[in-house]
Parts: sequence; structure tokens; C-alpha cells
Amino acid sequence: MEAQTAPVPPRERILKAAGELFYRQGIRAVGVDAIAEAAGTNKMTLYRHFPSKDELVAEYLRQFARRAEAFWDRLETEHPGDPLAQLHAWVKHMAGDVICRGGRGCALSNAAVELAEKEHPARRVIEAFKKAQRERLTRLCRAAGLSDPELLADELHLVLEGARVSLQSVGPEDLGARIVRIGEAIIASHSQFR
Amino acid sequence: MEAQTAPVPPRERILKAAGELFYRQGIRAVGVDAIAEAAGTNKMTLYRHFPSKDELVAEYLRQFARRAEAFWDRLETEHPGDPLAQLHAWVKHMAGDVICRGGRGCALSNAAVELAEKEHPARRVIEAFKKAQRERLTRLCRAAGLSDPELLADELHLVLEGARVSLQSVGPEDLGARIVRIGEAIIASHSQFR
DNA sequence: CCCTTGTGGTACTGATCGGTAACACTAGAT
DNA sequence: ATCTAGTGTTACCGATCAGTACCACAAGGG
Repeated sequence: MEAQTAPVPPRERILKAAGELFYRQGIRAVGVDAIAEAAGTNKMTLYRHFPSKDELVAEYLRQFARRAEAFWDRLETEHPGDPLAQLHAWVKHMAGDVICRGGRGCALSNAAVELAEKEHPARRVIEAFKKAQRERLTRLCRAAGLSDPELLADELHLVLEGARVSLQSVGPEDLGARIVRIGEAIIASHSQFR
Repeated sequence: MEAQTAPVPPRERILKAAGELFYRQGIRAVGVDAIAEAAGTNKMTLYRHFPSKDELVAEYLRQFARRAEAFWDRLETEHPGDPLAQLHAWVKHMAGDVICRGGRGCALSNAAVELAEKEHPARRVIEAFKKAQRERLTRLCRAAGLSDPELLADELHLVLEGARVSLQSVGPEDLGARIVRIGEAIIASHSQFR
């Protein structure tokens, strides 16, 4: 009955609204007015919390990166001390939730495509995230005792990245299930020599 | 000495200029004025040849798709009747020219990321091209006598697609050479059972 | 000659964009 | 009560956007 203006501070509302709009419609396709309106506030309040749209974009990507980092930690707690199980769970998660849920690929990669200017504040966020992502995956492959962990990590990373971008060109079809098969096949090809 | 205005008709100049600008800076980031100026003409002439910017984008993508189709034919003539050699050449070409040359990934996939609206005229171009691309690759894998050609084609397609999008987030590094290794490893994993 | 066709150039429309100024209001703290 | 900090609202700025109207010029064909 209550909570017409909601107790959640405007900064969080703005960030959440910006996240959804940026992800679904693309960064350049969404104006600050639309974000403010979707957040139940106005443009002025938005600019009191974010110095510019570019910085808001950067914060939006940081938010996404933080969420991905949290997933890595969840993997560790769900399969403690079992890196191979973590790896399989990672593949399954990537093929399922990430691909089929939103259907618009990786927010960071999409931003890299949309923001071609190298001086954009979002680019350092993107590069740092992707680098950390690949390092983490490589570490996991190595810990799982699989052969040629760097190559395996790259194979998996590129396949998943390609799946997310292909999704937008081809459509879901049975891509989700196919990704799992491909991922498992790649992992298997690295485990027969160990 | 001659050819100050060039004998090449304005439509081709516009299409070429649009291609370079769209690819390097992104579709939404380039205005029609910039295209006209880069083509050595003006906006009015542009709109005499293309009904709208969206249609110009679609034509730009069709141009790209036609170029890719031409490459498939070139593969066939360079390695006549040897599908396995064609496949290896395809991987090498994808890892080399496409990735390292422009450094901005696949024009069609990038357009799919930028143009989220499903009713955009460019979408049918993108989907038709990607579908044809994957079918052609699958046919080649099958003709090469490799095991599980559909799975192999998807592996290769996704890895290459992922490589092109990763390129924009991570940078070249030694990605080109690594892609060849990955591609060859995938092909090899499908040839040991034949 | 005129008349058509294609092109270049300028100026414009209407809309939207990112960003700001100025003011009214509310809540909490003192 | 008063002061302050944060928020909402409206109006605006300058720039840029896609798209168009209008005119001038050149080439070609009858």
C-alpha cells in the first residue's frame, strides 16, 4: 500500500534502469531522459549522481563486471576444492542462463562494439574485465589438471563469446544445448592426455 | 593528372565511404553528412540514391555479405576438389586477414549488436547471411569427411566469431596465431575417428 | 535551340540529443 | 524556527541528427 516513491535511493534506481535499457536496446540508442523516466525520476537528479552519460555507462559496466565476479565466487563455494566440477558448472551456466536469459549477449562485449572511440571511459572497464575473466578461466583449467590449460581456456572463452554474439544474428534455435555439447567435447579433448 | 572529380559514379563512392566509416566507427556513430563528405559529394545526392540511412546500412551489409560469398568461391577455385585444404585455408584466412586487418570484427555481427530493433531492414540481411555462412561451413566439413560435421562447423564458427568480438575487448596480442592453433586442434579432434 | 537528367550547394525543418539554470518542496538536524 | 541537503519539475541551451526544398550548373539528346 505504501512506498509510492519507494525507499530505494535514486542512484540505485537510475543504475538499474540504465542497466536494463542499455542492455536491451543498446547504449547509443538510449537517451538520459528515457533512463531518468524509467527510474522514476528526472534528468536533473541523474546528473547529480553521475557526471556524464559516459560515466554512467562506465558504472553500468562495472556493475555487470561485479556481478560476473560474484558468480565466480559462487562457483567456488558450491563446488569447494573441485575445480573440474566448477569448470563444468561454469560451462553449463554460460550456456544456460547467460545465453538464453537476456538473449542480447555479453554487455561488456556489446559495449566494446558500440563504443569504438578508444578514449571512452568504458574501455578500461571492458579491457580489465575481459583480461581478468580469461585469467580466472585459465587458472581454473590448470587447477582442474587438464592438459594445455591456456589453450583450453581460450577455446572455451572464444566459443562462449562467439555463442553470445551469434545468438543475436542467428537466434536461439537449439544453441543452448549445442553449446554444452561443444564445451564438454572441448574439455574431454583436453582430458584424454592427462 | 586528370580525374579530379573521378569518373566513378557517386553511388559507389557513397557506398565505399559508408562502408569504411560504418565499420570503423560504428553505424550509429556516423551521420549521413559525414558519409557524404567522405564520398566527395553531399547529403542531397546521397538521398537520391538511397531512400534512407537504414536502407544505406542494409546495402552496406549486403556489400559485405557479397564479399564473403566471393571468398568462398575463391576457396573452391584455389583448392579444387580438396575440401580439407579449403577448410584449412578458411581457418587461416579467418585468423589472419579478417582478424588482424580491420581489427573491428565482423561487420554483420557488429551491426546485429548495434541495431537491436527487430524491425530494422538490416536484420534480415544479417540473419540470412549468418545462416548461409554456417550452412556453407557445415557442408565443407562434411565434404572433408570429418566426423560430426555439424558439431565441428559450430565449434569453428563460434570460435572464429568469438575471436572477432574478443579482439575488440582484449586487443590483438598474439590472438591471430592462437586462433590458428585452436582451429587446427579442433579439426584434428574430428579427424582421429574417421 | 530547348529540354531533360543527374549532380553540387545552401539552407532549412523538426526532432532529439547531452547537459544546465533556476526554483519549489520536503525531511532531518540543530 | 531555521538551516541545510537532497529531490522533483520546468524550461532552456547549443549541438547534432535524418531528411527535404530550392536553386544553379553541366552534359546530352532532340
